[in-house]
Amino acid sequence: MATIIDVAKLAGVGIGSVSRVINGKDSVSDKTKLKVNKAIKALNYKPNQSARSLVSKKFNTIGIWGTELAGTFNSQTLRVIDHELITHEKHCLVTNGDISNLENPNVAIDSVNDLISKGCDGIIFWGTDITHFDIAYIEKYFPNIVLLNNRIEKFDQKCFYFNHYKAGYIAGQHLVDNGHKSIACITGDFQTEDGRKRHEGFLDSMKDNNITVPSEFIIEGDYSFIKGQESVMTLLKRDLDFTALFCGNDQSAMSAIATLTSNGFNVPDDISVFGYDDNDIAPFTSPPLSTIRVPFDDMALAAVRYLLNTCYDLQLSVEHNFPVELIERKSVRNLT
Amino acid sequence: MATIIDVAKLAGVGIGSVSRVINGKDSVSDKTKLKVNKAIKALNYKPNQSARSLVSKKFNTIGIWGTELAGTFNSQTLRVIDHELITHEKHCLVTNGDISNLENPNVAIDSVNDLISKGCDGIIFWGTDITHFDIAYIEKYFPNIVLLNNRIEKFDQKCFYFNHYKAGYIAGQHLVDNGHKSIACITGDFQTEDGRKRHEGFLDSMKDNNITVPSEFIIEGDYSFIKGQESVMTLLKRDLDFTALFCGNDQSAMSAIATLTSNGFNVPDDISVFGYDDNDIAPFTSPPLSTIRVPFDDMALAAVRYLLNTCYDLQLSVEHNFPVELIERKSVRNLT
DNA sequence: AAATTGTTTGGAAGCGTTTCCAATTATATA
DNA sequence: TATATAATTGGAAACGCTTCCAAACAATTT
Repeated sequence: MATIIDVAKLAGVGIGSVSRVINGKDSVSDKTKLKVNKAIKALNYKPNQSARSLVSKKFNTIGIWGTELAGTFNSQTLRVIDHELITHEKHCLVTNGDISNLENPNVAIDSVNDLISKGCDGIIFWGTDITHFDIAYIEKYFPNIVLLNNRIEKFDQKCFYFNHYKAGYIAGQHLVDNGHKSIACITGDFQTEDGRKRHEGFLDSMKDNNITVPSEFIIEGDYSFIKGQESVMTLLKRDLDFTALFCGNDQSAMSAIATLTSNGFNVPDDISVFGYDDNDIAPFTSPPLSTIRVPFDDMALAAVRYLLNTCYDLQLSVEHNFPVELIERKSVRNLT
Repeated sequence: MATIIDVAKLAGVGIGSVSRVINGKDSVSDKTKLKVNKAIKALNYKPNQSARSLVSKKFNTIGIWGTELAGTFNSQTLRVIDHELITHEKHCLVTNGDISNLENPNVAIDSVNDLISKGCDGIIFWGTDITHFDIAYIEKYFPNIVLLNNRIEKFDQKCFYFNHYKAGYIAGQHLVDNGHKSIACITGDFQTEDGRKRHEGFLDSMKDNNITVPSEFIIEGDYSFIKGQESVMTLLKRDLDFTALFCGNDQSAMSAIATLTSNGFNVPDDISVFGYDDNDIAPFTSPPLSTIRVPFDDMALAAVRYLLNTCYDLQLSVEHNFPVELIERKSVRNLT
């Protein structure tokens, strides 16, 4: 691999000049610029990033720490992030915040430290699996962070999240508006804040409509296909009378539909199903799924841009407000 | 940030000794080891990776170059890769090989070079979007590569792929075995080799059973949900008589089922549907989808391990053989 | 033509490591 | 105890870059 010295020699200039043309700052005469660029091409020279980072303290890399990577439907979002980074000539260092190692209470912090010492200028924390406590701890010595799909009041500016409470409320209201009074739930994961929030919102919409939801109508889910299936079976065994089913995400809604169908229920004629997320599969369930659109990609884009701004002194526009949108398709029957 | 010099001073030893205990090679007395480790803890010292890489020429990082990241169902695979890397204390640098920029014929090479100069010890090429020509070119100056879900005969050892031809054949045979004689297709993307291969295999199974598939029964798909939907509509408009539909992947199979259903056809009573991939959604379509299992995760694991072995002189066991497996669920009706 | 100002240049110093070698210390052998 | 051998140690040199400063050169003013 050619070094800056080789380039300088071939171009017949000093290494300082080569560095200057590479970085495009400070003044260089056109003549030198030409000579240097020619030499760079001739030698197929690529600056060594380690050497660069060593002196500049910049890594041109953004880390992504996320248990959400685990989900099935998030690679599109990763793509959005990566694309924005590439646009600004940055790289993308990914780590699965796998915090399942119960023996080490510091797994989260340790893996973040790993990411930092590997060298990134900022980190996107994706999802709610990291504790507020850990975030606060990390932020002290590494302030260039951003939270995606998570909210910590203290760092509100750095958080890019969705109003899950409101969305849950709207979902519930929609079912009521369509004449449903007896509604079952396969919730999101109550371990996660957004799982709790959307359920709270839903419950409050019921309350405001004077509808009580007995606890046996509610099953705590975990966003997975399989849990959606199991939950429907449980619900069915309980022999409850419900006309609608609100699911914590589209995956569980999808498997709920499949399970309902294979047990002889028609969706939406017998039972309506409402999802959450509006991910890729939603339009293609049978019947197509009515759901809440969560603008993950917009949120991700805003989060990266915010981070890019703080890490590299850019002025990209950053959205902080992500509207709740209800998508009506065919899985909810109008009872009125 | 504390440096190795600070540690050496605090511990009252030379920097060489500190380096030796960090890296755990060469002999160090227990006494020194103790002193150094104490100082490291006291200062919360983390070695600077840039400095390390600069001299050692090792980055402890594996790059992933892949357009397949674009897909909806691949983050699970990414997780597998990342997990294996973390296990061996390596990092994971991701880039979306976005080769859609038609103005620059070298986008692929350029983005790979980016990855290399950023600093990775090896690269996983994920998917078939990179040309054989480009791979051969890159391999010359950067031999630590591995191809996932792609095959180039010249580098067979470095390729971790699936026998799509055989799988296509088996899928076709399965439909025939169930009494189907009139079979339509929504193929994979013929731009990709595996799209072509699985279709070839399918066609050959038809030939071997003396079944002709008229060209109007075949629609070239692109693996997307939406294309599956459109293709079924086209097929339906052509008013063809087919009892089974072979789809290039589970996504298109899923939307095919949904479209068929919403157009009044029962799956599988009226029309059978067969998928390809056996991804997460397959068990939860309505009805559950019969399909070919492609062991993406096993392949990915083998690929990383092979790379780990070559980059870091490890001896991890590496599978090179990935069996074709047919998964029977409920979407194919037995006509016999 | 001389003096002043501004532009461009080369290269030394330093970033934080690893690696090597010579020097020191400890251990074993005679 | 003296000597040979082995284990351990400190620190200089090198990795490839950016940044800085003093020097060289060019342009402008007097």
